[in-house]
Amino acid sequence: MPYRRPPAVQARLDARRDHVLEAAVRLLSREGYGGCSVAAIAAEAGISTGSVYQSFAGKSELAAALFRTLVARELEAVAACADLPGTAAHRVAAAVEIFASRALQAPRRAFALLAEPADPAVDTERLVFRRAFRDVYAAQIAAGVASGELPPQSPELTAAALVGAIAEALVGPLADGDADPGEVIPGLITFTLRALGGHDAADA
Amino acid sequence: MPYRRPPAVQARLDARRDHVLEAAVRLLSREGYGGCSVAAIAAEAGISTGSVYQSFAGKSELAAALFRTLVARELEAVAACADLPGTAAHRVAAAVEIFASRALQAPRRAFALLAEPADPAVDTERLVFRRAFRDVYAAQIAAGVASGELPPQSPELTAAALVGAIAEALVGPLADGDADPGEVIPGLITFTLRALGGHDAADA
DNA sequence: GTCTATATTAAGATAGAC
DNA sequence: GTCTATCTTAATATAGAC
Repeated sequence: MPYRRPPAVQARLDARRDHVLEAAVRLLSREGYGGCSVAAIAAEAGISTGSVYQSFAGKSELAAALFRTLVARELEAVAACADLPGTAAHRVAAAVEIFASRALQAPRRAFALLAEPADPAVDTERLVFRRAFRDVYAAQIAAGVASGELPPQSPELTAAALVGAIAEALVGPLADGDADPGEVIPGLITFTLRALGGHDAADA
Repeated sequence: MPYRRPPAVQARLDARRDHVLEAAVRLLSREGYGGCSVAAIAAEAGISTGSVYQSFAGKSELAAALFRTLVARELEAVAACADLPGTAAHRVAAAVEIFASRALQAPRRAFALLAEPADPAVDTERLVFRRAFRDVYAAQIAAGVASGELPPQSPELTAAALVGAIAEALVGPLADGDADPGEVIPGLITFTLRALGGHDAADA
């Protein structure tokens, strides 16, 4: 039987880890990954650099955990659209709108997560999560194809293409900072509906 | 008047630089960016590590130059589709096909350039070149919109979305290595034509 | 358990011999 | 002009004091 820490001890460890992660989130939101050295995160958390290593094996693990923490929330928000009423196309469009509007509300952070040059460990997480987003979209698309609402297509391919399209369409406005985001979301939704091949694209 | 090296000297420097870059291309095609340490590139080129610094300011510059060298060719191939006859949608579809087929012919290298975790300097070049691809597509789309062939839309947004879609749709098959690429290109072209909003998507 | 101050270390970069 | 061997350095990671 494996050793387990007493619950109170484990809770302390978790709390400290969360504390560090929250500091990292603040730093990422302000300065992107460029500002997320171990020393800077420790300072933001109000602890010493050495203490960071009580919770994380190293800088790469911290950067990856930070990414997973934030992007898992986005994935959850997008996945929740699976339960909405309406057609598959509308559910996908709703997911796109949710994703894009959340990104535009925290542009610096969204750019950091989507595209900022960063530790290769972050790139690796990007690949993992993009695949997870793809799977969420693919399930909806597969349902639409099965019901005859959408034309025959590979759900995985269309879903992957959509994930890339959404990300890249946001990168420009997010990076520029000043681009009027008002037109981005409607444009993205129209793009999405057309790409799915439903016949209601013009209605969006 | 600025100093200029004698032509013969400059030619030698250029030749050595090209020699190093060609070695890096071979290494990248075999092992991706993971295999492209300065020492490994020097060994592949048959020179010492020190000599690499006669041609490149450092590892990041070399990695970035390697990226630019290879991706500039792809950009050129895609841009050449602007001169094809036919509708804007068909020109865009041709560009997508060219890009995807070239990637699938050198999958390891294409994955390295598109998505492999790498030096942040490479990520920076990715952002630059994705914008350049976007501009090439945007010009075609703008022409299609102006002629009435395509419905009103932001050419930059659609073009950026397409660039992301193409890249992400290829990442999966390229990373898996074994996925049947036979269905990828037709699927991508259908996706593209639908997303543009022309009325000939089903004809592709 | 947390801090300070130090050590590591793995590439990358360079200097000097040939 | 090129190589070998050395050195730097910028963090990261750790050890030991409190």
